[in-house]
Parts: sequence; structure tokens; C-alpha cells
Amino acid sequence: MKFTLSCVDPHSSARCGTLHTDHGDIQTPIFMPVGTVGSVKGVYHRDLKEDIKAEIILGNTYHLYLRPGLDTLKAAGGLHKFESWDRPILTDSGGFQVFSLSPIRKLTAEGCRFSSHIDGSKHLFTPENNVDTQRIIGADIMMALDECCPGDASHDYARKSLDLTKGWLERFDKRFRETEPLYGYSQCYFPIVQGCVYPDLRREAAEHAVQMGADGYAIGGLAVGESSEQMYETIELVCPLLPKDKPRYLMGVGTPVNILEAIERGVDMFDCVMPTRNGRNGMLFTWDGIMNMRNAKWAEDFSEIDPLGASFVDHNYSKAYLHHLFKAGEMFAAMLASEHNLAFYLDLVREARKHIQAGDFAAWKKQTVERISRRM
RNA sequence: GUGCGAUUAGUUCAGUUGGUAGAGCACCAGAUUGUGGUUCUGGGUGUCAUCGGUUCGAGCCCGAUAUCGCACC
Repeated sequence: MKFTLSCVDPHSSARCGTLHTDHGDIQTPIFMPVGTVGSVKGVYHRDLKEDIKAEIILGNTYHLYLRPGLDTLKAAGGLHKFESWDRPILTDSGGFQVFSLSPIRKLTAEGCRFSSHIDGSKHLFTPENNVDTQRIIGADIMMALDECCPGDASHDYARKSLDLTKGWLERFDKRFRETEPLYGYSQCYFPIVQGCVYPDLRREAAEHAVQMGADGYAIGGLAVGESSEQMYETIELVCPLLPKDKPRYLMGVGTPVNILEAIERGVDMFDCVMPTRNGRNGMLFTWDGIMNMRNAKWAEDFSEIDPLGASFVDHNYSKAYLHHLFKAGEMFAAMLASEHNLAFYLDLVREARKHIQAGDFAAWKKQTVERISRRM
């Protein structure tokens, strides 16, 4: 995988570039829709491509390993073929899910033992088998196995957690270099910089990650309970420590405002469940602010969902209709909202890219943040 | 027509020996950040069918009326 940096904002750390993969190019900054178990919930690939204009989507190793399982994925010829998606895929290692989903987990130097949230069965992720698993899934970009440290962890806890993550990373990197892709196209991996909100640990984590000489780097362990100021400060600290000519991925973030703030600080890639999960529950992000479609005030508002929206659905259905679908518990409500929100997120990063190229990103960002954070 | 039972929040219902009502769902809001199609938080929105009686005090006891259900003729 190759990354070409095409332009850097003269007034901030914002930048744009192109990520080249065997499944196509990705223009950065980019937002990557989350497709945990092999589907971006409620959205057709046709709409992901043509309407939302998604350039890459995510899959999740924890979920896919548990179901459908590696035998099925291998027999299918990898996740791309299995879910019929011919553009790039990034898989998260499952470290975060072990942290957030598993009722029982035990982290040791060996790896993490956990029990399945589906049937309670016991499993072990090691850095080595995690590489093998992500090879079988066949993601273009794999993520290193890490421990996602809680935002309110003590320095002592974060210290130990980082030692674990560093040890796992070295083994992950070794196994990665010893193995080959299974399906004829290339795969790369990104180390994940942890260290909680502690500058000394973040610095150490970044320097250690960079030693791996990987194709890109991720910042993890943010938006997990710390304040937004701490999140922005951590991004500001970490980005300059990463190679300029490699993409930077802020994992799991975030709100539209979070994304603009992070772009300004030098981040290139994002993913977040917010547009889809919150969308399924009635929350719409737009250029004019945030709407809760369940609110009674939309019941007789027959104007189009989003006059400035980038999506087909924005101009073909009314607010009142979408409100009704949510109240009625119709799955179509979740589909429309997911499509709208993803289209907005992709539109947002596309506009950011345009303004970075035009050289007026900072001014545009300032007025945009104010506008999109309003409550409608 | 007779007998029995029921009537309390939008709805389904609870409500102690009589001390001016409460739950689930719905509803009205808020939260949700590397996704279990969720989950969490806050809010009671009421002429206790109606009228009258007993009582210091009635959702509760008594009478009448209305409506619904069941049984019998």
C-alpha cells in the first residue's frame, strides 16, 4: 500500500492525500463506514458506492471470527467476496471488542482470553493468531492487536497496559512479516498508539510504533471517557511524532465536530458507529445541525429531510414521513437515516478536503463547527 | 328481563385495616464515539365511570344510574 500526500494546509496540520490499495484509491481525509459483521447495517452496497460514495468500509475481527467463523470466511475466499464488496476493507483487530463486549476477559503477555458474547465459549487472541485471522478475512488494512485503555485509567494502569500493547505489537509485526496474503492482493497493517491521556506514555507509544516501519499509524484509546480537550491535546501531541508520509487513523471517532478538529490536527482517516447507530435511533447529522427525528415537532413538517443533503434520500422523503417511520418502528426509518448520515459524513470530509486544497480550511472549519453543532 | 363480575394514566393493570394513587408498555425529552437492530437517564400526562350517602377523611364502605363482559331465562 502506498500513500501520496498531495497537499498540506499552510495554517494548520490539515492535509490531503491518496491511499493506494489493490482494491482502489482512497482520497483523504476519509470517513470509513463501519460494517462490523460484514454489512454496513441497513445499507445496500449500491447505495454505499453511488449515493454515499464510500471509498472503504470496516469489518471487525472479533465479530467475524466468532460468526460466521474462519472456516466460512476462508471457504468464501475472504470477506470481499463473501460480502460482495470490491473496494478496500479495513479490519479492526478485535482488541476493542474484547474490552467493550466480552463479559469475561483476561489480558496477559500471551494475549487476551475472552468469552464470546454470543454463546459464552472461551477464546484466545494472540498477536500471532490475530494476524492469521486477519489474513483469512483478507482486509486491505489490518489493525494491530492492542488493549484499549479506558479514558479514566490511572497512570499506573495505563503504563502496564501500554507495556502489554507494545509487546503484542512487536509480535504482531513479526508474524505479519513472516506471512503472506491469501487471496492475491496485498495487505498492510497499522500499529495503534495507546497511552491514555498521559503525554509521556503517548510519546513513548508513538515512538515505539514508528519503529515498526508500518504503512500507516492509528491513534487508539480516545473518545473512551476522557474530555474532548484531552482528546484534542492527545491528537496534537501524537500526530507530529508520526511520519509525515504515512496515513494517520483516529480510531472510533467521532462526532462531525470531532472529525473536523482532528483533521485540523493532522488526522487522515476516521471511523465511527455514530452515523449508523445513532441514525438507527433517530439522530440525523446535517449541515444545519442535529435533528432528533423522534421529536414530536417533526410530525407535520413535510419539507424534505435535508435541503442541503448529499444523499438521494434527503430530497425524496419528508421529515414528517421519516418521523412517522421512526414512531412506527419501521426498519425503513433506520435505513433512510443511516444512508443520510453516512452521506453527510462522507460529504463533510470531502468538503474538508476541498477547503484544505483551496487553502481556507481554518476559516471554513470555524464557521462549519458552529453550524453543524446546533440543535434543530 | 334476572343474577354475577368489571369500570383507576393513552393502554394493560396494581392499589394493604378508609388517610386525596402506582407499575409495564405507550407518550415527552436527553444521552450514545475501533456497533449485540441497542442500551441508559429524566419526566406522570389522572374529574379513580356518573350522581348521591356514611365518615374528621372514600379509589376502597353503602345506594342508584350508565357502560362492558359472563351465565341463566
